[in-house]
Amino acid sequence: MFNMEMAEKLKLLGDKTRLTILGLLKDKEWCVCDLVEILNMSQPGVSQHLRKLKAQGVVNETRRGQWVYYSLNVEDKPYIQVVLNELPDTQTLLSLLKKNYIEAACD
Amino acid sequence: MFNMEMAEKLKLLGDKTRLTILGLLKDKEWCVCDLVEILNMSQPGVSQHLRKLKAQGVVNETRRGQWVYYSLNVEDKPYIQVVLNELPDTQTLLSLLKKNYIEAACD
DNA sequence: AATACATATAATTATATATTAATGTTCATT
DNA sequence: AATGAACATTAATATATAATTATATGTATT
Repeated sequence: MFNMEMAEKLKLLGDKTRLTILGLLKDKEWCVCDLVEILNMSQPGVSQHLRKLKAQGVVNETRRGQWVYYSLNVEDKPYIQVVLNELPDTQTLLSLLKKNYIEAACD
Repeated sequence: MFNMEMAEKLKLLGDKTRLTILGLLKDKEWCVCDLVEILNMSQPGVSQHLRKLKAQGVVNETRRGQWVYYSLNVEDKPYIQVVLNELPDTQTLLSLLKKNYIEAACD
């Protein structure tokens, strides 16, 4: 049905974790284990989100030895680029995540 | 938390019905009863979606007599404008919806 | 003030999505 | 080929979102 594909794509972006992953990937590619550590969540959880992002072609997957690296694939997706522009860059993101992690650990 | 507001906004747009409503509003304002008929769904259902759109400031509400009219409010929201540009215009939307309605009625 | 119509809100049910735990697969190392 | 590490997939559960029904509010008309 009409508007369905667009809704699916936006739903994909309408998730805090996935936005954070995309924000991180703006800067460089990351392997799953990196993301697990940075996001401080379970490996299957991260994999699920990556799977969805990949299913809609927003990220690329590259196996290199033991590791699987993910990178952005948004050259042909203007409306996603616009969203990414609004996201904090990797450095900001990393320090925010760290801060957040520390706060959570203090509870 | 960071990325949360953005995720909320995108989640708002990640719904077929709401996208269709926004597509219709691109052309002109509509009252709730119009939308109920056009979308062929329950009035409370439409009201719920409009409430969410209004809560995030994407639409304006104006009461005129017995009727409440909704209109777009996206001048200051570039990333929403980009999405709206991708949506079919009102005429296309209306004929698609009509077609869809007829097909559904034939089942 | 009684009625009718347009809309909103509340409560319920149905459905979709996210999270977690358990298991399977692939690759590297020995 | 056996072990360990990185990742994927599956299944189970929890949570969030959507749709519906029932009910309430608000406005216009008589």
